[in-house]
Amino acid sequence: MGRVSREQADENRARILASAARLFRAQGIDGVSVADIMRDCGMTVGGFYRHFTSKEDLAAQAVSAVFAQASAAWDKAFEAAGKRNENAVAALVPRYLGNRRAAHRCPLLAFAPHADGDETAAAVAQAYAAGAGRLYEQFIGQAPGAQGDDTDAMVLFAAMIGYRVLEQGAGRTDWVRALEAAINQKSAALDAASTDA
Amino acid sequence: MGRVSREQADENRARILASAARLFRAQGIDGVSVADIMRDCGMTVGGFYRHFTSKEDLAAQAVSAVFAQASAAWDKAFEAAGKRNENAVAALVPRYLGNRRAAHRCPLLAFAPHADGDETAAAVAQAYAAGAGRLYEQFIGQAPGAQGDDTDAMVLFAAMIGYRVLEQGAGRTDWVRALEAAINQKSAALDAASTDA
DNA sequence: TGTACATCAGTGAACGCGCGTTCACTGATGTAC
DNA sequence: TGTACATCAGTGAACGCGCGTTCACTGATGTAC
Repeated sequence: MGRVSREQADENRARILASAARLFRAQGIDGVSVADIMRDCGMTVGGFYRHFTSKEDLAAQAVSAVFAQASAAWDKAFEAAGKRNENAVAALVPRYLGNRRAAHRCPLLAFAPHADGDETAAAVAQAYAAGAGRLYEQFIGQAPGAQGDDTDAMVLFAAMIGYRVLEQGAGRTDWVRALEAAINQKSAALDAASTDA
Repeated sequence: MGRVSREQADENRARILASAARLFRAQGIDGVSVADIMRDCGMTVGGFYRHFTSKEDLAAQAVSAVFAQASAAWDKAFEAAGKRNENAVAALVPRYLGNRRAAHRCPLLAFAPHADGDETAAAVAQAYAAGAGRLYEQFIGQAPGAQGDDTDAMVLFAAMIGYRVLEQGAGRTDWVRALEAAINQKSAALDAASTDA
């Protein structure tokens, strides 16, 4: 193959990161091997370590990238809701609950197992904490907040995530569907409360 | 070593299952090897397959066992709350949110990653779905249910689980603590609503 | 601008490791007479 | 009840596999003069 231009190398690095972000998001960090990622880029494993010091190094960067994507998507959804004079939170919740494509899996779910403390994945854990905090602030920042009380929105935020865990593990059975409806109903009620004020 | 009495063999099988349930709960199914479990029982790997056809077989039974433990613990907590004239749900929620011991990790969290559909772990997925449904019914069965509306309790159920995912991934930072307080507050409000009726 | 040489991105095979699983073996248990 | 033999729970080593990582090698790129 021979050496490749610096420009090309930088582009290849970006492609590896993009492939990793996509595959990790859909299948989890432990569900994708370094060889899988390189194959996805049309390359072979050997070159990987010219760009990243380890799989964990790549994982930490990929986690940050996916959180950034999710944050951007939320901002876009909030903005669109604003233009339609809808409450931002009430618009996001049903969208979030109904999103079942693995490629768009929420990073809060996809990376939670790997960010669990006892392993040595300190960089991944840090990226997770930062990304999760960012999403939380975005969400609460859009809450109607009648007299500074965001309790309803906070509970909804946690409920959204819990719902997806249950749906992922138990499938879309009757009670899971009922749960989805209940959370959607609460988010709509939040909207009503804010327009009352 | 030589052969062991049928009684002893049955007891050994139970010990393997108990060790697996304990270790899987704390560290996840993928975080514990068959050798780990057998070592935990003071035995060697070879004998494992006299009792279980595969690790997945054991995992499915262990998942059921842990869900059964959790269900029993919830029932006990509900009963105790009843004796103190407390609302059952309002009593359980703070306990659930505050429980940070890995050995008592909620099976809804511990096994959700492994129950994810696309793998071949059909038996584990089935055990998860059954156990999760049971916990849900128990929880909602204790809801105050003003005029048959369990929406608040349903949202709280999902929020509890979402909270633990976030705490596990992001650690107990400021906003995570605030989230815990918000969910506890809502569960107390549920109590108040029920005593009003 | 042209030439000689060092650099280093990517290749493809190999290494070491831990895993789930298998297997020949042992000898106490259970059974048939 | 006692004896002969088949059964099979548990041992400990081995197997095959996929993984993360390393390494000698190639040859186009970048650099020094």
